[in-house]
Amino acid sequence: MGGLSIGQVAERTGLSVHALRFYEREGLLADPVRRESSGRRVYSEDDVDWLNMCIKFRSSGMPLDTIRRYTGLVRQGPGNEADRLALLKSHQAHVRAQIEDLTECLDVITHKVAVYEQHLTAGTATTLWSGNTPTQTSEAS
Amino acid sequence: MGGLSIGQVAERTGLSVHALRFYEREGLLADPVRRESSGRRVYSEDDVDWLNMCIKFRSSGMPLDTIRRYTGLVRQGPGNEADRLALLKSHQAHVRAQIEDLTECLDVITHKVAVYEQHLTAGTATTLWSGNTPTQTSEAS
DNA sequence: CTAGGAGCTAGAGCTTTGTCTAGGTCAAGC
DNA sequence: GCTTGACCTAGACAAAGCTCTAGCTCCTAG
Repeated sequence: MGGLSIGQVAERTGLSVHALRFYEREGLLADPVRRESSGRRVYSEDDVDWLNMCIKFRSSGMPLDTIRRYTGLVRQGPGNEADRLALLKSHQAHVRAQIEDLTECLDVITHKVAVYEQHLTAGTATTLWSGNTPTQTSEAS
Repeated sequence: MGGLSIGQVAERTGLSVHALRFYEREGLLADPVRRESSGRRVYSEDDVDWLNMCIKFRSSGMPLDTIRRYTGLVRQGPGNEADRLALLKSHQAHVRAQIEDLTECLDVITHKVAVYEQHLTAGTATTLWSGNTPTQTSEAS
C-alpha cells in the first residue's frame, strides 16, 4: 500500500536496484515512479506488479525495446487495444516457437545422455572391453 | 566426403562464414579444420555434423564456454565419458528448466491475450460502452 | 555530532556473441 | 594480363542488458 523503497522492490522482484533504475531510465515503467520529497523512489504495489510482468516478458525473450513499445501503448491509454493485442500475440507466437525449439534440442540432448549412460553402464558391466567409447563421429549423432 | 568450403558449410548450417571462423578460433571444433595447400579450410561431413550439434547446444542456451569444455573432453579421447555425461545432464536439466519457465510465461501471456481479445470483441458488440478498457492495474494481471 | 546505510545521478565499463573491415592471396574466366 | 569472387588473418566494432563507480544527499542511531 503505502509505498516501497527501491531496495524493498529489488528484494521482492529479484531485480537489482541498479536494474530497477536502469529499467526506469529505459522507459519500461508504465508511469514514472513517484518520489519522496528527498527524491527517493516510492514504488506502489502496482509498480511491482508491472515489474513482475516485465520480468515475465524479459525472461521469455522479449527485448527491452519491445517492452518499451508495449509500455508506450499502455501509457497512451485506451484506444490502442488492438495494437497491444497484436504485440502480445506476436510475442506469444515467439514464445511458442522457442518452446518447440527447446523441446527439439532437449530430445537431441536426451538421446546423447542415453547413449552415454548406456555406454557407461556397459563399461561397468563388461570391464574388459574398453574400446566401446563414443567416437567423434558418433559424438555428433 | 570430399570436403566442403567454408561457404558451403555456411550455407548448409546457416552459420555465417564469419561465425564459422569465429567458432574455430574459439576452439569449438572437435579437431582443427583441415586446410588446402593454399590455406583454405576444408570441412568434412563430420565437421558439419559436429557444427550442427553445436548449433543445437547454442540454441538451447549453452554458452560457448561450455561447448568449449565439452569439445575439450571429446578431444581428449576416451576415458572421460562420465564427465561428458555430467555436462550433458546438467545442460539437459537447464533446458528442461527453460521450457518450464517459458511455459509459465506463455500461460501469463495467453491469459493477457484472452483478456484483450474478449475486451475487443465486447467492444465490437456493444459499441456504446467504450470505458471497458484494461486499466494499468488490470494490465499487470 | 558523527558514522553508517540507503538513495540519488551521470556516466563508464563489462560480457557475450558475433559481425565487419582492412589488407592480402589465390584460381578461374575473359 | 586483368578482373572477379571466394577465402585468409588480425583485429576493430557492435548491440543488448546490465553492473559498477564516483561523488553527493539524507536519515537514523548511538
